Amino acid sequence: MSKKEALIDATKQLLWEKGYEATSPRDIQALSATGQGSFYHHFDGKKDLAIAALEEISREMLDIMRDNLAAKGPAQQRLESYLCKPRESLKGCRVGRLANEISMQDPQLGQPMRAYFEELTELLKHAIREAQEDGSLPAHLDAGDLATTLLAVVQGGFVLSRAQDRTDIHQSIARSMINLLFGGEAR
Amino acid sequence: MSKKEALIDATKQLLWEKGYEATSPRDIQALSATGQGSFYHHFDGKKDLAIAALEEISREMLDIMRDNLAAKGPAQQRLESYLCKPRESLKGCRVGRLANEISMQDPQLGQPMRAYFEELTELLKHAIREAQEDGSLPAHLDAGDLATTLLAVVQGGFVLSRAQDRTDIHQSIARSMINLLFGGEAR
DNA sequence: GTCTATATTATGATAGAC
DNA sequence: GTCTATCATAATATAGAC
Repeated sequence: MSKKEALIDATKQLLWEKGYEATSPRDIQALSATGQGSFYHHFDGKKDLAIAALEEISREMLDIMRDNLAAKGPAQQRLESYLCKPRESLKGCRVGRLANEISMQDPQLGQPMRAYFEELTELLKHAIREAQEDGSLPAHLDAGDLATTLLAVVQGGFVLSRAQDRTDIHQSIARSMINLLFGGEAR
Repeated sequence: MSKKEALIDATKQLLWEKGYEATSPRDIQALSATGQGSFYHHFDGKKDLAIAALEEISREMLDIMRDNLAAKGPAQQRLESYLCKPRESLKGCRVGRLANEISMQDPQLGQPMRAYFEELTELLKHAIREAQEDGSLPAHLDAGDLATTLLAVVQGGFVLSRAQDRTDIHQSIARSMINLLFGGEAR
């Protein structure tokens, strides 16, 4: 692995663990066994490297999500599996975790994050429409609103997991949402 | 206003605007027109001051939430008003915004945050139970799970608002959840 | 209680050798 | 491309005068 890749990998890891502000160039160099030279040879600085790392993170996550949400099989099942997907709740979402530090502050850094959530919204919206077409979801629900809501409920799950130091939050949420969407008893 | 109060007020503001990591003692001193002396006379350091500020923030927010969620009137209306409450979406939740920086890293700092979300969950749970008793919500829904879900959807709304730089997220979510909970057409 | 001056360490980046 | 040495600035905290 080249030093450049090592730098990006270390940054991906540290952005997840500590966030953007709390990650210093020195942290990254230490974790990647790299000197100052490599850092500033390959990247303009911390922000530039963070952008490269965030773009890779976003791509990796979207690949996983596409595999699930745009797969074959019943749309209801894909949506349920999105809600029930195993998550490292206490570590936070690799992308959403950075929303408060990054997005507004710097448009360049924010771009990969906006792109990630936009595409994920579209994936969810399509699955929701399919579920509405095959009758597993009521047709009167607005697919865009619901896609945003599913995204939000998972992102909020990460926030609450960390805020309360609990590992059962995403499970509660998944149960609740599946119940509301696909009916529990009286539906 | 005493210098001590001025320091806490400035910290409350900066924690909201910039978060914990990005707020320095000097920022706080500048905003509160205060010298080093007052800062370290009244508080042990940045963390100590942040705890005091976060406790006040939590208290203020809970007072507002109690006024709404434990008020008189139909439970359904109170729950809908929780979802539709005007929010400064782009600024983030004053408490939840700090979940990724603070909670796990330091148990002392995390305590006011845990307390906030625990009490808010209880308030929501009670309102949900009332709604189930008066028949406006189905009885088979788990009140605890649903309370967590309502909290999550709002917290996630803040995350998405900032991540995508959009102001319409909370509205989408509120429409969607009210539809799911209290029925749109075919219920 | 409040101020200014100072100390210490970390941050983010540059310079120049190899 | 990679390394070590160095730098300017900011973060966090202390000391001591008033």
